[in-house]
Amino acid sequence: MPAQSHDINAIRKFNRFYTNVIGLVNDHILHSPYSLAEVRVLYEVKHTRNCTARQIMRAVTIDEGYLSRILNRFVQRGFVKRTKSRRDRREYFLTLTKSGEAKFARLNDASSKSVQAMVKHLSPLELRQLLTKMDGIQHILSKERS
Amino acid sequence: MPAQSHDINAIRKFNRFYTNVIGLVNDHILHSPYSLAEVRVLYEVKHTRNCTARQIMRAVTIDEGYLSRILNRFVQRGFVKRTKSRRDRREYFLTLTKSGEAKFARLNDASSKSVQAMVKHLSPLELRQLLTKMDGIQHILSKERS
DNA sequence: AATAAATACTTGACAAAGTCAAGTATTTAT
DNA sequence: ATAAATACTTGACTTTGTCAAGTATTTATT
Repeated sequence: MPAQSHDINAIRKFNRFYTNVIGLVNDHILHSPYSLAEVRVLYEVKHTRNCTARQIMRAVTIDEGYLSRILNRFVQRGFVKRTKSRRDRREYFLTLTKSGEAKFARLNDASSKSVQAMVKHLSPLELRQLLTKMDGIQHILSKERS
Repeated sequence: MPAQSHDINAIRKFNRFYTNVIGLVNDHILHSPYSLAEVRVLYEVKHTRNCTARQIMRAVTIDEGYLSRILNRFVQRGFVKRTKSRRDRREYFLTLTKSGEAKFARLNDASSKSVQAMVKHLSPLELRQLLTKMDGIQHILSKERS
């Protein structure tokens, strides 16, 4: 169903708008000692069961070698622990150490604060509407492959 | 009005989701010989009246020196023309040359195609709903400073 | 079982992207 | 007239990201 160019333009306008929103929200990370990629990796390690480098690559689009080095740094700094898989000894399971958890928690709080700031002026109704619309967009765009 | 943490989490989830959407849509640019920053600069030169480097910096968050070099490259490749302002001889007005316009048009078409692909499977109703929700989000988040 | 192909990850060499601070020219404020 | 601010440039640098080759191990093929 080919959308009219004016619809496409509206979507592109939203994309530009939301790119800026995300930029503002991510600003605290840019001013932190970690890159966006690093934070996303930490997030995946935290939230993925039996996390391996492969799994992270599936979730985040990132170069294999680059990821390897990011993980090395995290291991060196003591945030992430690698344990060789028994089933397949090419791969490692990745977990957060205690201090990795703490580091993640701090980054996470900062991110939440940042999002909090973005909606703090909204009325309860507006907030509810915002959430509904976000949910709707995810719903519509998720069944992309039909 | 402090939002509940579960609302904040829902927004963050949407942010992650839409970061990926934007990533997919921008993929063609990543595989083009231009960087995202360069394309945004070209966009600003195209759409800003009496465009100067300063104006671009206002629209796009970008380092002054980096921008200067991007503009230099565009001038060298003949996409952008600098004309010294009479009113203030420190600044230059930036315009697209004929070939800059052509280059921009091609990048622009590719971006549209990319967005087109993202919604091509949607029914007319879904598309209409998507646009309404996008518009609503912009509306809600735009009156941020109240 | 032996060989080939595929997979998970690492490493070296490099290129691109982005940052920082100092410098030039010009304009505006004191 | 002098100082401060503004617009832009440049050099030196760091970070970020990419590419391709390499190692170890597992899976598929004959």
